[in-house]
Amino acid sequence: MNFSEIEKKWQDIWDKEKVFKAVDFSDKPKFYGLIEFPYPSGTGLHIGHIKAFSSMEVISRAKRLQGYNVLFPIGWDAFGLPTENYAIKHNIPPRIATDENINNIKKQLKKSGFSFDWSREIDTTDENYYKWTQWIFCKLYEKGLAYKSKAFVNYCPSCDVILSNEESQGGICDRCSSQVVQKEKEVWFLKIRDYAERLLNNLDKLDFPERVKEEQRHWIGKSEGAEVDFKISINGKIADTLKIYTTRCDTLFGVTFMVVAPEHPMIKKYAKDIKNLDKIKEYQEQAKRKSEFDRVQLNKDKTGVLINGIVAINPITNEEIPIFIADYVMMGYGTGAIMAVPAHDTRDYDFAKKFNVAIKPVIKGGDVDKEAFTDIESGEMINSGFLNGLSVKDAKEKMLQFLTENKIGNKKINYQMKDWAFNRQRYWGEPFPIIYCDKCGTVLVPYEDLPVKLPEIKNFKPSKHGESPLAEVEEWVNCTCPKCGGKAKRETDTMPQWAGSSWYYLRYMDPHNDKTLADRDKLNYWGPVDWYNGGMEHVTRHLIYSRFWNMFLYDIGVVPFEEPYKKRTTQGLVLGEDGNKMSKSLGNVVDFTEIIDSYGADVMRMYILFMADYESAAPWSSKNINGCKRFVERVERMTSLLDDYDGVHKEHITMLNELINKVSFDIENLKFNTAISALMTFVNTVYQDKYLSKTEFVEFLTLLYPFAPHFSEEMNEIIGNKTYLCKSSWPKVREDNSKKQIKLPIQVNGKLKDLLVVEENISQDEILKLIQDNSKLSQYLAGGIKKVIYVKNKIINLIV
RNA sequence: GCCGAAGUGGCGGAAUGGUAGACGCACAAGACUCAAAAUCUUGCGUAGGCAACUACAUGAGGGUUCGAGUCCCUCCUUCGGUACCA
Repeated sequence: MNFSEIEKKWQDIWDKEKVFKAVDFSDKPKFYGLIEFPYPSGTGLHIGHIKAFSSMEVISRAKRLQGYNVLFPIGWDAFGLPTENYAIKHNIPPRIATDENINNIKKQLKKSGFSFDWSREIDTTDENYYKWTQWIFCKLYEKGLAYKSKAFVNYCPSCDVILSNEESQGGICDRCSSQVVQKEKEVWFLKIRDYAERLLNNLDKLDFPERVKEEQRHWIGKSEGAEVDFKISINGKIADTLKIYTTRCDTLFGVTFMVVAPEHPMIKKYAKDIKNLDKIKEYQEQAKRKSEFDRVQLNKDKTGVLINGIVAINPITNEEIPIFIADYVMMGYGTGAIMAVPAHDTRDYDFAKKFNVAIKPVIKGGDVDKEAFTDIESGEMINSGFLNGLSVKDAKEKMLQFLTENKIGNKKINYQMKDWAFNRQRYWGEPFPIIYCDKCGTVLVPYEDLPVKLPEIKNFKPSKHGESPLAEVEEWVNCTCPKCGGKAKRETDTMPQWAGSSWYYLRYMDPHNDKTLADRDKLNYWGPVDWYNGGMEHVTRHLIYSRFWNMFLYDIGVVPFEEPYKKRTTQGLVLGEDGNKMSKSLGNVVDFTEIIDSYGADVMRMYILFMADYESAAPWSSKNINGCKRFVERVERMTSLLDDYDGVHKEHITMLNELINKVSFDIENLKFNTAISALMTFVNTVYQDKYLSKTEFVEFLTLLYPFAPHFSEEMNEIIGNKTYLCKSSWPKVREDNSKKQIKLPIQVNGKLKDLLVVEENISQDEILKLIQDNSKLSQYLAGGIKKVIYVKNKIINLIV
């Protein structure tokens, strides 16, 4: 069989018959399966994409035969740095590069035989698409969820671009791996923090794997504690209050010093009262130069400077305590100031040891000469006035009550999740629908003027100082204010990579609408996404961002469901043949187009799913793929075993039923590897039996169809069927009256002794009689039976 | 450090607490062939035995159970994620 020929043939037939077209408002039950749409990068897709898309591909193919109206769409996440970097490298305008890359990838996907509904293809860089991305931004701005603020941002000197926290994890630029530094800049933020609690709480309702939920919970990082006001005193006079955040208000009696972040505003405010200002300023400069990465790396060695001239007063004990400035306290979390309890916090302990500050234990149990005692489960309060004798838990409660009653502090919940830094100083992104007018200030572009089109320009390379190249396009930047008609300028930054992908699953439900981002009735029919499969790497960024946007659109009445994705699964990586992550530098990258050329798309798809459990990482093997190739060829030769029997051979009913159940269940549970192995077992058995009816063969082919669709269709045609498999229906199990023989394991004292072939559902007495009559087994009964454990059709265990 | 996942033949990997190693790869033998490839058949955890069989085996050590790869406890290793988060 010529694979490339028949694969092309069936792809054309499916195309012509429009079998993958999702029908709006059909009476059939709907199924919306989603995969993460790819970046149209210059190198095309890699084998990991094929695996990532194959789960929903198989499920969609099966669901269609099972009577569902399936929406399985595809599109392009085309804005952003990868595309732009490619364009710069090859000196092609990003628009043209994007179109070329999309065409290339489209070919790859079609050649692989994916059953996407191409009529719903979307492109985030299409102005009819980003019009609505801008529209959503306008809504966010109107509701006060988008704001511009001066902030320290992660800046990559090499890319000359400001990065989000997620793109600069570990202080390393996501794109070019160079060191990120801190830079102050006016940037756009989205108030995702306002949604933290809902994003967290809704997780309980969602069908996501536990590890995905855990990662999201961790990322949101909720912590419950208290804010406490400490007075600060200058020259013996109370000057101000210094607010701190703590989760350990039970240890207030143990506070022996305070620490503020280097960027803390109190330094500027009381500069004239600080006697060692030079030293402090020097330290601040030092801290600014350090990237966040350095600050983390140097965690073993605490640095800091005592602030001379200002002291704090412990609100509980009224003791005067010193204040330090140190970079182990971050301005971005809590209030940027902490109360330090060296006896019960390892960081404070290290600092106190180095700077010779008093360490005062307030919980019984540890030895503070050696280390901080941080166990909060055991131990009771000491040296703590009215808390003495209480457990940590009770002390926390009582202190919180005391703080509230005396107006010294209050309960406070903090989140580690920061507001979303929502812009880039790059060309290839959605322009902001924002205009700056000297008279009117920041003005939204009116809705009827959307989209704000990205101008075609020659110099799209990033300009210096982290500005967008758009800033140099005067005829675009200069505009009139929509409010007063006066001269005004456009925002020249563009939206980040994650903008377009935060709502694309909505557009698929109504991709060509020019009145609204998607018709509400259609959203109601198709939404939410029933099953979303993607990579672990998108669990904390894309997945949370899009949950946030969906929640917002739900709140303003645009979308009829609060959560976008009912169910989420993830695929494991395809590793290189050497067991390492595929990378160009290791030279272990598998080119799947070569695989298609030598094995065909069907064998490639099947092997990717057969090689391991779908959700775990597994190495590619150029040897093992032959197993799938041989399997397909074995199926092809099965035609010689076909007989003229009409229907299903009685003695094949059980086998076929088991196969139908197994394959159906396994597909639904992402157990593709065992589904394929069951299909192989079936074939092996038929080769033993040496006969098979046509009905049986067609049902087998139908079960094989989701994995090897072209081949199955071809075989079905070869044996004379006129109906295409893509239009047929999933096999159903038949009533099975045969008396089944099973092999029952016989254990004596928990050790397997023999297997007896017995009829299904045999009683315990009958089986004991069989053992009695069995010359080999009866010897074990000589000493009498103490106990019998019989699990019907599973096992019998005799205790003698 | 913390959170999560995992550790099973020569290899990729199967096993709702109930026959450990399904299925596949590799390997070996036989059939077919002048021969090779392909294909078909058979074998294939380790040790002992001609064999029937026996013993031992799922990272290590304990425990629960009639029965543990699976559940519990204590470790070790690997891989992901995350972190001076107060």
